[in-house]
Amino acid sequence: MSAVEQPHVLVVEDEPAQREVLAYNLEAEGFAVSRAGNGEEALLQIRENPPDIIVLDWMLPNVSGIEVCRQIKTRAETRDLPVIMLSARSEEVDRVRGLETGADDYVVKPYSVAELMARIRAQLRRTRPAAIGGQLTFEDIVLDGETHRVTRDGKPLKLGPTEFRLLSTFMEKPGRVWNREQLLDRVWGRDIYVDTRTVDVHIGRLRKALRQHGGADPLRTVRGAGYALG
Amino acid sequence: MSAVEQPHVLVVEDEPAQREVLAYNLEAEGFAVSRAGNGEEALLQIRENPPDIIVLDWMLPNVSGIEVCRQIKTRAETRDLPVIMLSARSEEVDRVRGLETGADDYVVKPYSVAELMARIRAQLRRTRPAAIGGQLTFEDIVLDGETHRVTRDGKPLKLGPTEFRLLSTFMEKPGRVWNREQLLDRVWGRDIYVDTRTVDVHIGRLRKALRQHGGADPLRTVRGAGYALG
DNA sequence: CAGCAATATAACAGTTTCATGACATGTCGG
DNA sequence: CCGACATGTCATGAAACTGTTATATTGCTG
Repeated sequence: MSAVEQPHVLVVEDEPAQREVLAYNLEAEGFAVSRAGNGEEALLQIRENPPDIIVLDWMLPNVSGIEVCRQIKTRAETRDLPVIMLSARSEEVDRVRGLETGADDYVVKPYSVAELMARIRAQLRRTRPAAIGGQLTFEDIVLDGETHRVTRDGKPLKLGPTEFRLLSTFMEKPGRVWNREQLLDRVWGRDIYVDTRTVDVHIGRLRKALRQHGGADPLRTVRGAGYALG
Repeated sequence: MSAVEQPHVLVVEDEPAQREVLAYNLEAEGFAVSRAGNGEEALLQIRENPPDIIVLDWMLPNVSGIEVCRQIKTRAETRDLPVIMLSARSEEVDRVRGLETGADDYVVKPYSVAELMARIRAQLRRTRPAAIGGQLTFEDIVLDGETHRVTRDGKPLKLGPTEFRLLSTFMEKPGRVWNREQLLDRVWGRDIYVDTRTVDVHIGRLRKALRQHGGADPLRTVRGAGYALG
């Protein structure tokens, strides 16, 4: 991670298990993480030690996430603080949208870690561009997280959303072997039921996409273990 | 067939809620988790299906955590099993007593999951580096658990899943002699019936793979006992 | 050195794992 | 409502891997 200084994320989530999983993932990505288990705590922390971005669960005891968000966006000194809302169901997203709380982005549970990460980066890119490297590079492949574009040897590649997330996962740690479970968690999202063999199919599609202008297959199949880039 | 890929953690905690939160978090991190609600169950599981590490609550009904730990550390065959003790008390006296029973680390409740995770990794890094994606080195052989790559004298070696696991086992304790039963347990997994002679065959295959670019055979046959690396 | 037991190796057949194309379903914008 | 695109599952065939057996070799004992 090429952060000059670690971006600081505040995670507001009342369910300890989910909070910790999220915090752990963020820490693993090189973020500095603070935690809050409820709205009051969140508002207090924002005043005492303002983060660079907030990931806010919609459902919170007492002061709801919506209310927290509203307060953040009302105060002049915190108005620029990016807020990403987490919501449990897709129907609720519409309600949240309707309420116009001013959140900068919404992520629906179950979300893929990769997706949330990408959105956090997208927000930070807006406010702290220096802290985030917008592009990932591996050999002649360049992936731009902001524009969602991938090029190989300068030529643009056409790939679907799933293939894009797959590739970004691989490109974050070139060489690392991911097993199918890990890829499902990361690319598809936790708590989603899909056959693990489906991963194979998408790997195949990604391979095809990467070869569309010629060039060798950069993906490596590790029999009995999973897949890796390079 | 059970993938012996993920490190296996045994959680011993009598309070179901706490046990599940912990197990959930561990599973989210990619560990394979077994659970035990009391000391007897824990000891039984350790015998039947030994984990790579144990997270052990101090306070347990009947057989206390201390006693479980003492028994683990008394037996020769489980002495190397890392134990992390969880305790509600924070007095120094307890810490000392906990470590006296032979626990490898000690975490005081309430603990942060991230911290516990870090300590688990630290223990595994010590005892089973390859299991958490570390690198192992022996002479000119390098095995990387993260990329699943093995090189000798810089040149990549091609080996199948079983040979890979076999080699990581040897490389975790260079010089140690493993008999065929132990190798079967560790590389093939319990509850799998294969002829012990099969080990010989795979040792042969591993030897061939290690010699594929020339170089001496680093494996040592100990007649009547088993095999060792170096 | 002969005889014996343990180990090494080669060959083989069965099984598992993976790659790929086809297809039904679902989604989204027009 | 249609059509293009995306997605998950399945069927099939190929390739890699595995366990066993049979046979050769080795090392030890006396």
